[in-house]
Amino acid sequence: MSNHVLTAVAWPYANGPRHIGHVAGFGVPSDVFSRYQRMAGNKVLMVSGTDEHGTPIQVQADREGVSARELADRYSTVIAKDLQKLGLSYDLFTRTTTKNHYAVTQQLFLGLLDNGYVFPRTQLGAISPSTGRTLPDRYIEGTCPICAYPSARGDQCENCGNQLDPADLINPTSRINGETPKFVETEQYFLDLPAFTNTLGDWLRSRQSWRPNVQKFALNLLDDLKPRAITRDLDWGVPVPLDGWRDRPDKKIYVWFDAVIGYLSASIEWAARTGDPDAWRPYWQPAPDGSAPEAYYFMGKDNIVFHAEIWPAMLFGYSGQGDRGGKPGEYGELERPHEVVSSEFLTMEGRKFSSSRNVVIYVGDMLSRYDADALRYYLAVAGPENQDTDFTWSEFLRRNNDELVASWGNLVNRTLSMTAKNVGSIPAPGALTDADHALLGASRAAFGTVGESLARSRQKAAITEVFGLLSQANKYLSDMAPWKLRTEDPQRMASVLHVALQVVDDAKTLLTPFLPSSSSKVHALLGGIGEWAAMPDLVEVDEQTAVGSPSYSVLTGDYDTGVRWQSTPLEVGRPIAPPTPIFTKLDPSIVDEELARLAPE
RNA sequence: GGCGGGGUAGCUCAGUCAGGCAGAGCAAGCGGCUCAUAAUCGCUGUGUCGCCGGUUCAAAUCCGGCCCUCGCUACCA
Repeated sequence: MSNHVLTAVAWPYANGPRHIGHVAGFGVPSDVFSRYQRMAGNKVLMVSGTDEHGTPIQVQADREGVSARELADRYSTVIAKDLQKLGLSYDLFTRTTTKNHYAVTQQLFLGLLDNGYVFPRTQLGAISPSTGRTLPDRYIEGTCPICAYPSARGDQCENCGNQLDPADLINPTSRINGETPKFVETEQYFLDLPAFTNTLGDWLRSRQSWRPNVQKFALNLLDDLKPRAITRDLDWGVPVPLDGWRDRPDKKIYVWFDAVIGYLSASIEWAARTGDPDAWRPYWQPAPDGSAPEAYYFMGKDNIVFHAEIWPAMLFGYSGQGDRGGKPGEYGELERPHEVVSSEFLTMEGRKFSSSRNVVIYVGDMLSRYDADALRYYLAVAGPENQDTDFTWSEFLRRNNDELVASWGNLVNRTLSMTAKNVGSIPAPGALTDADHALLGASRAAFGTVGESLARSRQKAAITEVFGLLSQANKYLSDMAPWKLRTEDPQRMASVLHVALQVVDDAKTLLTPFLPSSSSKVHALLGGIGEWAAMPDLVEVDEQTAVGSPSYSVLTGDYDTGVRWQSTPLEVGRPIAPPTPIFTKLDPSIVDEELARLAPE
């Protein structure tokens, strides 16, 4: 049985390079999940892209003296290359600045408008007098009217913790350029979230398998839903598709609204590129037989509100299923998230990541010095799956040297070295002992238990279990001591090596979702033919879908190499050459070197 | 203020949903092995399970209260 699984990965914001905290939240977990689902025989569509609109990109572009477009072009490429190096198997990693994305965003806007879930309203907003652009609350600073703290932010005073209205600040100034913001009446469109309180409540309460913190958080928000603006006074964004608004340089769709629509627009773009424009539908709509696709959304915890609350509300509204009813828009009814998999946060040597304070390690920098699988292993085994966790270089060193290299790399190396030296090919086993059966049985059983953990997004438990199997295999080799059998009982040595090689091969399969590159290396060392774990390609696509840009780069690939989540019996007689190490052992001096790159405390 | 996460061995953390002799890895010590990137295997644990109280034959786990800590608090992407 083959199900359709949509892996919807949070869209990295293109105002700079991404750090390892970002990929710990959305990147590695979504890729581990997708690779496992493909191996389990499901049809997977994994989509994302760079999120490129909004004030922060405009502000950063102004600071660098370039256009928003140029800034977005630059960082979109940087981010895509980083994610490629990390081996994330996106079926399509695109951008929000494509003609297709604009069209899909506008279609969602109009569908919600037709069903009565979007309406105009005049509000008091802060505007930069010199540019006429919206000045978001957090870019406004002034004296707190409650506690007189002089550097209160427009949305909240960090001294007394009270939530503020920027219009109440004493002596408000723009943090961008120091000017005094102007508070003006301005008309915006709003999403009528309160009209979804009932629909969302019924839906959220019926979710069975969500992580409890996500479900609880989303349910708590229901008590106080307010209409939320979906347009802004800004010239950088998706045009509002209404007469009188379409061409206005000072009104655009608000970035959060278009960003979440990216999951749908990227699916549609992917389908168009496959040559079957309707290929996205099985991932978003029930099949004729009624079986529904499952959509899994991966993100950091700061994004729960958008994925568990607002995006589902938009999908309900577009499908005509809020308090006001309505009918589905031209795309038809769209499926809501099946699972919202939210990660906690990674900290850096005990501190919050901060690009401006140089408490950061960028993905690109990390991967220029260390293997992708070393980082993937660390994030899988010690990442913020259930709680905030701290990245330290000494822990990275230890995990790499004592676990990845010592347990797994060494098991591969010792087994293959002995085989190459003493046999030269995969030996035929003789009669198997209880110990042989016990290890082979544990290895086969792992496909069930590890697979179950992966299906439930319990990735730390999954990889820990595989390493438990590796430990059993190392113990088996010590107990059997095949090196002693070489002269006294060569047939028994052959059996032991055969069993060990089979377990190495199984472990390679079990580790493929986590460590695709090194599993491919092990596959080759064992004499395997063909591609094992496919990697993403960065390809230039032509301009017909891009806005204002001759061409752009996307990540894509064909990942179904036919590899399945199961133990495959080794082919006796296949030649085995002396192995080369699959991982690099790191020198302890890297800890001090890396710490020296960080800002001092 | 509101909401949520966390507080378990020297360190990093499982275990808490479905109560049943407190666990893993690392570090430290001793021993074995020498195939392997000095890798590996075995043995060694006197832990107020944050604090106080309650329920129970039995509480790290359930209930009430408190302390510490981190995060979120939605016109931030």
